[in-house]
Amino acid sequence: MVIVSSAFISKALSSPNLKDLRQIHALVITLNLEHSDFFSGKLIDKYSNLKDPHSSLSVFKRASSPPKNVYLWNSIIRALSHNGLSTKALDFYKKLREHNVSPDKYTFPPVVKACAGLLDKEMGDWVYGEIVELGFGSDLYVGNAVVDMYSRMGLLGRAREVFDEMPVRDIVSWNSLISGCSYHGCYEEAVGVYRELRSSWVVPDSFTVTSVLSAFGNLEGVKEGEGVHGFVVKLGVGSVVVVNNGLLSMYLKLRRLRDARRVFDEMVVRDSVTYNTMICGYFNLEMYEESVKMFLENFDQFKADILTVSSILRACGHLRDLRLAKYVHEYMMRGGFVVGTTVGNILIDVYAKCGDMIAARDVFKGMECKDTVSWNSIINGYIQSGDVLEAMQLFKMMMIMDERADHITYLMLVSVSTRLTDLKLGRGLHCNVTKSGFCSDVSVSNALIDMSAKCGEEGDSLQIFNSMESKDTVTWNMVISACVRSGDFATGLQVTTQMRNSGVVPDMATFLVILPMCASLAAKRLGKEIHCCLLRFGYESELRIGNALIEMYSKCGCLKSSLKVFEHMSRRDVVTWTGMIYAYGMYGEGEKALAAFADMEKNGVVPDNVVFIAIIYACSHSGLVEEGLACFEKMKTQYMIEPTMEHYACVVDLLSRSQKISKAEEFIQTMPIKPDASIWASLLRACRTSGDMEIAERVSKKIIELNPDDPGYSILASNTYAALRKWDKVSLIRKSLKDKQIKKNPGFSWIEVSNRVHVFRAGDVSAPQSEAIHKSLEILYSLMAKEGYIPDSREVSQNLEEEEEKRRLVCGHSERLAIAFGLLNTEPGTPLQVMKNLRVCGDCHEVTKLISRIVGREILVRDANRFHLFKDGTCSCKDRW
DNA sequence: CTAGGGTTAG
Repeated sequence: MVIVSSAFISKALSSPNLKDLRQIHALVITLNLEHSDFFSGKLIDKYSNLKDPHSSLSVFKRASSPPKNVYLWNSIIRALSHNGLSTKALDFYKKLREHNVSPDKYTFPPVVKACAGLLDKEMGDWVYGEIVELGFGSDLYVGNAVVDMYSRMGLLGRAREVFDEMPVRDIVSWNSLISGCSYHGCYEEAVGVYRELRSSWVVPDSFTVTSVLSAFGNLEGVKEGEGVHGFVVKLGVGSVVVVNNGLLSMYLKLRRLRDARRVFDEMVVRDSVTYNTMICGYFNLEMYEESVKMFLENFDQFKADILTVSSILRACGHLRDLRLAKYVHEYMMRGGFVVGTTVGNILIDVYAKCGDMIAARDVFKGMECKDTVSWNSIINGYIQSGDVLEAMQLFKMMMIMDERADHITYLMLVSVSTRLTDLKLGRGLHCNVTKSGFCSDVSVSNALIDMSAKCGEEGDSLQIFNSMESKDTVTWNMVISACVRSGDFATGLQVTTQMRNSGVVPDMATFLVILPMCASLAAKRLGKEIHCCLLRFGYESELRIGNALIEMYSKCGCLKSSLKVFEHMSRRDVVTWTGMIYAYGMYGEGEKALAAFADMEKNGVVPDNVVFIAIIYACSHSGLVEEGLACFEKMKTQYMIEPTMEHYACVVDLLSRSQKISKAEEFIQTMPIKPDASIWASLLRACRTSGDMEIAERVSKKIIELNPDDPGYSILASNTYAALRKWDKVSLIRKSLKDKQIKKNPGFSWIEVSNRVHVFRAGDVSAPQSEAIHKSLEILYSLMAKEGYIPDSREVSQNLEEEEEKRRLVCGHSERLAIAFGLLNTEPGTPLQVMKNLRVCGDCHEVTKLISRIVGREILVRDANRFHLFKDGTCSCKDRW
């Protein structure tokens, strides 16, 4: 009876489904066969194959206990390991050892696999030690399992060692090694092992091919991938789905769309990986329409999973296709798709991108497990849709709910405070960042540097910069830009030098920060060096770099270099032309500026409001009144550009400079917007030059009434009253400036002599070679006096008792010191180039003209407004400045 | 009686 039943059960066990298996199991129990190691072992195996490891476990527990038969132990360990219960499998291995059962060579592969599944390196090493100790180290199957384990753990060297020590290897050994390399991104190594394999006696199989294809997909230069495609056919694995999926993936990664499409079309059997590979592949190539099309044409052919859905939804985000997003969302819900955290986060982002914040909020509310990304996505959604208040509200909620903010949260919020120039908010965030330890994140610190700078707190920027342990290119760019923004060029230069010495690789932004700094400083030498640097880094053909170079060279006094850069540019936009036109303007080359403007129009470049400022400015500095006015008209009527305050100021300047004072005044009266201090100041300067003190006084009164923020305008008015000797008014203005705690921008000049910049302040006696400078100036004054020069003290603003004292102050204007220093320290005849942060005063202008004749030198002076080239007693500005 | 390896994704 028992013998008949055993035979029957043995046969019945050959191919059962789960229902049949349970019946057989019941039969085994009723026949009292459950203590038979043979039947128990069979049942454990069968349950395991049907992915029911818990039933396997209960069979094991009811079997003879403690089991002595290693076969039973092997079965249960295998059942657990194969079904992903790695920890349990390892526990059973330990129990086996405790019961003093001797493992055999069949015990180890599942145990090793369990270690691999847990990526537990220590346990892996321990098990491998046991294997070697018990003498199973040379077994092929055990060895393969170990190679695979180390491969999966990314310990590729260790895997290779074990591989090399194996006395026998087969294709599985090779495949384990190759797939390990591929999986861990060591594509060259994967291909290397593949080549070794090809030159051995072992024949590759479909597993080999699939593993190595994924490596070829990531190696653009290597053409062997194509060979593999042919080889696939030769091996006879051309119809294996997984192999074709590998080919598809490779071709898509290499952007070989036609090949991918051909493989796809010729596939007889496809699986969901096939469709996902196509959908994700198109998505990664930013071919969102194709990705979506692939899904819509085949969504009934396979079961969409998280990969499908995340690609398609993100494609909807890029395409701003709200309808499709909602459709896919619905399709997911209908199909019983569980919206987990990741997919929920994608949905929030997609709805936000498509502008449906209500839908985004609904998804957010409905999510059971929110993570930081969920909060970031919804906050970012509100920021992008312009609802900063709601975004901040959510951030507060996040803090209250003790939800962890990450570096991206802070990055987003800091950029909001930057955009709003909200220093209070920014500083609050800075505190949070410091408290939560994110100040070690470079990008967050960079954002804080930028925020402080744009809120006008250069000091904060520098402090953050100095406290940073690691800095990247953006950090340096930001801090230099902070210095430039606040006018602290000295620190800007220092940081630039540090950056160049630090070995950080500059990017385009670096040059776009440093070049304007060189322009402001007229640091010709540094500018040229930077030009060389950017050639070395290959940025010379960039449009914005070209534009910056034009500006840098023109402001450094090298108009010719500007022109050279301009001529070499392959593409030119409005900014390029504006740069050239402005450059010509600064040098008093109004005709050339007009020609450039016409050229620009001929080249089909549409002018914007800025280029009109440049051209009117150019006309203004060359006395081309009619032409300038014509440009102004053209802007309004032909190009329909509404003039701004700056345009009106330019026109007033244009008229005033040419002494058409009444016309200028008339023009101001017809302005459709209320003229500000800059407009009146232009007129006032003209009155001062022409000596029209009646209008000057009237205009000064207007300026004072406007109470301008810029102290320069008030000082101009004050100087007018000083010239009229109305000292009460002067002291009144001075007092109001003092009350507002505004200090006059101190004037200074600088000159570059033998590669060093020397700075001079008005009346500065501590300057280098001060005595020699004063002595040589005295000599020059006496020579000038012989030519009939009388110092003009109108520019002096203080009510000083002694006329002599006034003269001393005039003599002390910083540009004269710089010029004298230049004369003393260069060979006779060398041209001088002096920079000044304010405008040159009338008396200094006169003096410089005379000096240029007396010493026979060209003196180029760049003031806040333009260039003056002094030569043989005349100036290129033709006294219009 | 029993064992080992592959493709999509960030």
